[in-house]
Order: sequence, then structure tokens, then C-alpha cells
Amino acid sequence: MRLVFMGTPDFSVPALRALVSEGHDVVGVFTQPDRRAGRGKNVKPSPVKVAAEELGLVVFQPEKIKTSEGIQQLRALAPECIIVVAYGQILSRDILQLPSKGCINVHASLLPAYRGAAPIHWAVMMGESHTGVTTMLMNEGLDTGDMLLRQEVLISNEATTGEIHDKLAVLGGELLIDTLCELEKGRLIPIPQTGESNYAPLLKRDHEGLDWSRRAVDLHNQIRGLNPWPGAFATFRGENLKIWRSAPFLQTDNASEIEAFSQETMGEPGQIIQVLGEEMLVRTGEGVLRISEVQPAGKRAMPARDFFNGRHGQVGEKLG
RNA sequence: CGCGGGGUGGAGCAGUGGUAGCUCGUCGGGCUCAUAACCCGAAGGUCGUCGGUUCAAAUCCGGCCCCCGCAA
Repeated sequence: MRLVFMGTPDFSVPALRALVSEGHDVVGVFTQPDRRAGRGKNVKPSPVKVAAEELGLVVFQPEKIKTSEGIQQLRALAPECIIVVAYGQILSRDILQLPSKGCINVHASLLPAYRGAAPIHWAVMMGESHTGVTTMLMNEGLDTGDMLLRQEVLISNEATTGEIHDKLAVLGGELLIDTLCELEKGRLIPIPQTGESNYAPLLKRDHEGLDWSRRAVDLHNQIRGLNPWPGAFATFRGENLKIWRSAPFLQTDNASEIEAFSQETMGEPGQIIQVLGEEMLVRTGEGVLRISEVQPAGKRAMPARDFFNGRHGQVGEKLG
């Protein structure tokens, strides 16, 4: 089938590669323009652009695809179907109607849950036990089109957004191939999205701060949900401190730790109860959080104990 | 030239001109029913790199390499 692919970040790359290796005719790839990004503000191509060029595909990077120029480029390619995987631009009605077989989107959630820009982050942060990928026929709403196929995955209690992201990126590619296969056979039955939906908005700075009066489990979900990007942070002696790895304290843990747990009644949320092994034990609004990996500004990530040692930390000091 | 922090024994840090120190770890010994707790002792560093200033540099000056936070 004659396809146009639209995508931008790492998440989109496995899908693009899958299309090519399955022999689909990808006649053009649309991705966001190169932007100044990172330290030093150097211009960087998107991951999709890098992959597309490596695969020898033609790349288009309109600033706004819905302008007449973008639409003309697209029309000239005469795609039968447009595949969209995290492109980052809204497709207007005339674009949606351009391909005869419609526009298919791969979205990283089990729709209608977690529509929007950051579905994986939010699913992990909310402590969901599972999530998945869904393919759908795009319409003008935000992730509201009729669903085609879906694939579920489990989110373990320790899983990070990064791990789920990588898993879903690959599964998304596979699901896309299946979807196209069924589409060609005319066997797809679009299913309207019904039931409760919610949104997973773009992450903002205030989603990253840790509030120690929350429950240890919730804090842990937030921490792994923001790993490896952008990272949850607390403060120590007024300086920002990213918290990368944690675990809520469990009663099944060993005896010496239960002793620590008993001290929970003493101290306030955010207070460092003690340092055990590589971990700092911190009192929260409910339960104790074990913090194992942190990163001060300007430094690389390190075991919590090393951080504590280097600062000559005192038990009883508080994280903000 | 976007803003900024940093490269010091295995780890994390202190140390702004006069032969390097702290916490942890490691090794040996002791205490203990026991311990990641406590006590005693020990090993381990060309202070990122190249060059300059100086009687003398981790500390001052210049070049280079590398790591990271913010912002995007």
C-alpha cells in the first residue's frame, strides 16, 4: 500500500522501521522541522528524520502541515493511507480526507483512557496496573477516532515510563502492521470509543515536584512515572534534588528495616529517618519511602547514600 | 556564541600559593547471641589533560578533552 508516515520522537521510529521491513511503500515521511535543542542550542533533527534518511526515504518538514504548501506536498504523494505516530501537529479536515483509506494513528494507551500528549507518563504516575497501544481511524477530535486494534501490556510496580515506552513503541509497530494487514483484507471493524475517557496532558514543571505529605506509594508512582524524563524532584538544603529510584517500604522487608519502620511515628513528612544500605528512608504522609538513586543539579545520578555522605547529612534533616 | 555547575585515593564531597582532609567503602584486629551497630589499626591519590607564571600550584593564567543541571 502507498503510505505516508508522520512521526517525530523515538516512539515513532520502530513503527516506521516496521513498515519498511514489511515491504510497505512509504512514499514520504513528515516530521517536525529541525529545532535548536539541548545544551548549546544546536540544531537537531528529529529521531524520525534520522531513521528515515538512513532508510533512504524522502523527508518533509513543513513548519505547519495544514498550510497550502504542506497540503500540496502531501497531495502530490497521493497516499492511500496516512500513518500518524506522535507527529506533534494537528491534521486538518482536508488532510484527514485526502487518503482514500483514511488516516491511522497509533496511540500509547488503551483508549479512551489517557488521550493526549503524555499517555505513558500519566498511566504510570497514576499507578495503573496495565496500559497498551491502540490503533484508530483519525477524526478531527483529539484521539477520539474509532478504534481498530489494541494490545495490552502489564505495568509492574517497579516499571518506569522509559521501560513501558520502549515496550509500547515496539508493540505499536507490530500492531500497526497487523492493522494494515487487516485493512487490506477489508476485515477491520472500527469501534467507536465509549465509556469513561480522560486526558494525559503535556507535563509541566509542577507535575515534577514531590509533595511529601502524599502517600509513599503515590510518590513512588510519580518518581517512576517521570523516569527517565523529566525526573521528579525534591529539595535538600534549598537545592534541587532529582529522585530517580525509589520503592515504598513493605512490611515483608527484613527485620532491621522493620525497626526503621517503627520509627515512622516520629518525625514529619519529608524527614530522613535513616540511611540503610544505599537507601535513604524518608517519612511521607503515609508510610516510608525508600530512595535509592538521586541526582543533585550539575552532578550525575548517584546512590542516595553517597549523596548523603558527601553532604555530611544528618538523620532527621528534611527534604522539601 | 542561550544560562549555569563540575572533573581531588573505590564512591560522594572539603580544600583559592607552601609538600592533601572528611564521610562511606575496602583490608586486618577487637567487642557481641548477632549486626549494614560500636572500638582499634592499615592500605589506597602523578589533585582530567597540555602549557605558562612563581623559590613554591589542587590552588593563579591560557588552550584542549569529558560529565551534568536549567532552558528549548
